[in-house]
Amino acid sequence: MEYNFKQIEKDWQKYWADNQTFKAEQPSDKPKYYVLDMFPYPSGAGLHVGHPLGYIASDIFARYKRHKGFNVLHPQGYDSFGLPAEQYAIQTGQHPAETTKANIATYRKQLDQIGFSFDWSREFRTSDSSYYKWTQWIFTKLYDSWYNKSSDKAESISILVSEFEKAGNASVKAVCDDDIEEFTATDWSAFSSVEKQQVLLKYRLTYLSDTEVNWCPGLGTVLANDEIINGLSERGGHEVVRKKMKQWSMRISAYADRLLSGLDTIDWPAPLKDSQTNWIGKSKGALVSFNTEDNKHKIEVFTTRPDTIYGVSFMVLAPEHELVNQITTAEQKQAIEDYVFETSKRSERDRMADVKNVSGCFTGAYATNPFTGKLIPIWIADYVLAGYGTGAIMAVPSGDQRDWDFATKFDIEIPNILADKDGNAIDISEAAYDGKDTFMQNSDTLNGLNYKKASKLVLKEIYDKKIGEAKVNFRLRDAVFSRQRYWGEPFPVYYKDGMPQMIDVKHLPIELPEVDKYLPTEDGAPPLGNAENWAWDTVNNKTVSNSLIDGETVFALELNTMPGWAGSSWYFNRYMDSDNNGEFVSKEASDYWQDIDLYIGGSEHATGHLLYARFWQKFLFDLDLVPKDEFAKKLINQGMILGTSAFVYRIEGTNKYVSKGLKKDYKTAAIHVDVNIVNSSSELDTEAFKNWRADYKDAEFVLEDGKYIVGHEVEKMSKSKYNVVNPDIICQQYGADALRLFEMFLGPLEQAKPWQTSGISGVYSFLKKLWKLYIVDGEFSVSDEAASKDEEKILHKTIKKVEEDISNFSFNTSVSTFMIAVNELTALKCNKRAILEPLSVLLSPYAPHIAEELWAKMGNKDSIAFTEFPVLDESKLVEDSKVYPISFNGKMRFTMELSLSLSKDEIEKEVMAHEKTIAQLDGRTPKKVIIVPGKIVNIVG
RNA sequence: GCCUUGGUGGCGGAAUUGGUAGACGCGCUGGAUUCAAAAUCCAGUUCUUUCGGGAGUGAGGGUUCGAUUCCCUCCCAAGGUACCA
Repeated sequence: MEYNFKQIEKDWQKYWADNQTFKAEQPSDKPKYYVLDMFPYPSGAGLHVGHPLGYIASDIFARYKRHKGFNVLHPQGYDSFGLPAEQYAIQTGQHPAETTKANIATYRKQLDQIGFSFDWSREFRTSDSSYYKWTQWIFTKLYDSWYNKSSDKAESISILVSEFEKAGNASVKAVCDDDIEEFTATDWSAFSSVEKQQVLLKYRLTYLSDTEVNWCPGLGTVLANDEIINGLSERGGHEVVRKKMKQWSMRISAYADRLLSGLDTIDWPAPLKDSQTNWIGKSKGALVSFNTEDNKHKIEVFTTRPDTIYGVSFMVLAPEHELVNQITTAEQKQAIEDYVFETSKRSERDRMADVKNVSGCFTGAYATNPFTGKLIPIWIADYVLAGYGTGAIMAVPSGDQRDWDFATKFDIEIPNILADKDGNAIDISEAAYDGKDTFMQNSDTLNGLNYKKASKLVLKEIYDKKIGEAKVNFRLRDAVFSRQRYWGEPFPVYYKDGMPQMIDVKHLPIELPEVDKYLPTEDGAPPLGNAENWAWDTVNNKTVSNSLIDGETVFALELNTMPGWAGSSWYFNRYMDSDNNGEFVSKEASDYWQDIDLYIGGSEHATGHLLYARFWQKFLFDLDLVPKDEFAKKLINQGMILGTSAFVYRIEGTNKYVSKGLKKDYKTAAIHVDVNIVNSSSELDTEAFKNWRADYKDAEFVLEDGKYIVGHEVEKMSKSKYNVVNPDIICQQYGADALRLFEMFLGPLEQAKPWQTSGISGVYSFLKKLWKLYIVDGEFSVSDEAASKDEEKILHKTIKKVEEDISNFSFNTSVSTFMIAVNELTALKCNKRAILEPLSVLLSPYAPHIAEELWAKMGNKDSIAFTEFPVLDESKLVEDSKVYPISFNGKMRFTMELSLSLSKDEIEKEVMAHEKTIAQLDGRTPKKVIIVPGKIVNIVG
C-alpha cells in the first residue's frame, strides 16, 4: 500500500474529465463565483514551473469556493494571436495556425497533468473565427459610437448625426479630434457624403488618422508604447523610429477620467493602481496664450504652475511645433533648420541616452508676457515634446530645473519670484526650487500669497484677460490599433471613395485570408497585401478576388490587422457564454455572472491589457451590453518564480574549468551551465558537462576535494540561462500534488521567489506521511472511534488557520499548517474518521488527487469536490494562557490571554494558576480580576 | 530623479488590535535501522559565551512596562516610470 501518486493522479484526472466535475452550472440558483487566470499565449517553449503558480493559486480558491457552496466559473482559454507564431512562420513557412495548434496541444497536456479544476467546456482561442467574429463586432460598435461629455458616456453616432442636422456642432460637447471647425445645421446638410464621413471620423471612438507611430523596421510593424523598452522593441530588441502612418486609433482618452476614478472601486494591488494612475497622468493646470511681439501669432502653452507666470523669462517650442517656421526670423532661419534636422535625425534612444545634455536654438522672435508686459525670447528645444500639452511651454527657470538648466546654459535671465513665509527670497543661484511651500514675490498682485491662493487668483485673472482657462491635461494618448502583421484579427472594414466602411455583423466574421508569405509586400504594404482574395463584394457580402475590385460594388479590404490586446480586452465576458453564436454574450449569462470576482495574473500587464480591458468594459457598459463597468473586482499579481542558474568558471584563454572554491586564484569567466547536470549539493556531473555541448568535449577541470562545485545566482527563468525547470519532470518524480503544494510553499503568492527543486522533498514526505496515517499493519484502515480532545484540537486549529489563510491568499502558511497537523496526528497514531474526513476536505483544494483518493477509500461515494468545507468549532481550541504586565492609568496591571472557550470559573482557576508568575513579575499578588470582552483578562495588582 | 514594494538564521520563509522572534520546510550535524546504500525514524541546529549569561529582525533615534510590528531620519535591494511643463 504505497503512495502511488502516478496511478492516483491519472485515475482522478480521468474521473474529473469523464464526469465533467468542474463544469459550471448554468442556469443555477446558487450564488456565483468567477475565478479567472490571465489566459496564456501558447509559446513554443511550453510551460516551466513558474507558469502554473498563478493557476494553482486560483485553482485552490476555486475549489475552496465550491466547498463553500458557490457555483464557480473557472475557465481557461488561449490568447493565440501574436508575434512569435508569425515570426516562426516567416522563418519556416509553417502557417501560424499550425504552430499555434501544436503549442496549445502541449500546453493542454501540461496543464492537465497538474490537475486543475478548469471548466474546459468553455474553452476558446482568440484566433478562432467564432471568437474574433465578436472582436470585430465590438470594433464596429466602437466605430458607431462617440463620446458625449455632457452625459459622460459613449453614445450612438446616429444621435450625433441628428444633433448636427438640428443645430450643427456648436453645442455638442464631445471628446474628439482637436482640429474640428464649427459648422451649422445648414453647413452640415450642404456637406457631401464624403465630407460628412470625414467629420464623423473625428468623433468616432475608433478612427483613422495620420499618426506618428513607433515603427520598428526590424519587425516590419508598428509598436505600442508599452511594447518598447528603452527605445528598443520588447520582442527582439530591434531599433524603433518615429514615422507617420494612416492608422486606426482607439479614443481611450475619452475614458481617461473614468479609468482613473474607477480605480477607487476595485480591489487591485496598490503598485498596479499607481502605475495606471501614472500612465493616465492627470495634471491640473491652465492653458495660457502668449502673443508674439508683432501680435501676428498666439502661442498657447499648458502649465501646472500658472502662479509662477511672473517668473517667465522665455518660451520654448518643440522642434516639431507648427509655428516654428512662421515666427523664425531670417537671421535665425538657417540655425533653426539645422537644429530641427538634427533632432529629427536622433532616434528616441539617442534622445533618452543624453537627457543631461541641454540643447536648443533661438528663433529670433519674441513674445509678450501678458502679466509683466516684458518681451521674452522664443526658443526651440528637444526637451519640449510635441505630443504632450500644446507642444510649447512658458519657461520659469526659478521654479523648474530643466528651465533653470536651459537658462543657465544660454545665459537667460532668471527672475526670482519665490520667497519663504517671512518674505525672504529663496536661494536659486545653484538650482531651481520646485517645492510648493513658497510664497510669491516680484509678482505684483500675487505677492505674499501661497501656492494655492496665488494659483486661484492668477487663474481668475487669466480668465478675465481672456488669454486662457483652467485645463486638465492627460498623459494618456489614444491607442494605435493597427498592426502591419498577418497573425491577428482582420478589420471588418473595406474602403469606398477612400473612406472606411464597416461590414455588418450579419456577414461577420471576416476570416483571415491565406497568403503565400507572411512578410510585408514589396511596396511596403502589410502582409495581407499578399492575399489574393481580399476584396469585399457588397452585393453578395463575401470576400472575393482582388481582381474584381471595381470601386462600384467590390472594394479593397483593410490590410492591417488588430493588435494583440484586441482579443484579450473582452474575453472574460465570453467565458460566461462561450458557445453563443448569436451574441457576444447573452443578457441572461452576463446578468448572472456579472464580473470576475478574482483575477490572477502577472503585473507586466499593468499598463497594457489591464488598461485596455477596463476601457472596453466601460464602453460596453455605456452601450448597456454588460452589467458592470469594471470587469474584475479583485486582482492579484502572482510573483515570478525565478530560476537558480548554475555557473562554471572557465580560466581565461583555456578550456579548463575551476571549481568555485578555488576560482579566486585564477582569472575566470563565469559561464551558464544547465541546472539539470548539477546535483542538489552543487556538484557538477563533469561527464555530462563534456557531453552537453561540443565545445566542452575536451574540457578539463580543477577540482576541490575531488568535486567540481558550481556557483549559483538567482535570475529570471529562461532557456538561454539553462535554468528552466520543467513541471513535467516534477510531476513524474513527485506528482502533481507535491508540485502544487511546493509551489504554494515557496513563499507569498505576490512575491518573486527562487525555485530550488531540492526543497520539494519536504512536501513530498508530507504526502507520504499523510498516506501512512491510514495504513495500519499494511492495510488501509480508518477507525470509527470518537476523537480525543487533543485530536479535535489539532483538527480545529487546522480548520481555523487554513480558512484564514485562504481568505488572505496566504497559501504558503497553510501548507505548513497541514504538515504540523500530520506530524501531530502521526505522533498520536490517529486514524480516526472523525478527524481524517474533515482533514481531507481541508486539504483537497491544495492536493486534490490524494484527497479524492483517500475520501473515496474512506467509503464516500460522491466526489470530495462538492463536499461542504468543515466548520470551525472554537470551543475545541484550548490554548495556553499567557500573562503580560501592562500599565494603565498609571497603575500596574496585568493582561492575560485566555482561551475563549473557558467559563468564568475556569478563568478564575487559570488566573490563580498564574499567581506565582504575576508575583514574580511585579512582586505583588492580584487582588481583583476584571474580565473584558474578547480574550483579555485584566488583573488589577 | 519620481512612484511602489521589500530588508528577519547557511537558504525559502513564519510571527498584526504591540506580548515567549526564528513556526514549517530545505540544508547541515549526531544517532537508530541496514552487509551497504536509498528510504524511514529520533535528537540538535540565530550568534556568542568563562555555561551564570549576553547580543540579536538593514542602520540610527523616538513612543511604550514591552517594538520584527507604530513614528521620524538614513542606507540598501527589486519592480515600475520618466525631458509630461
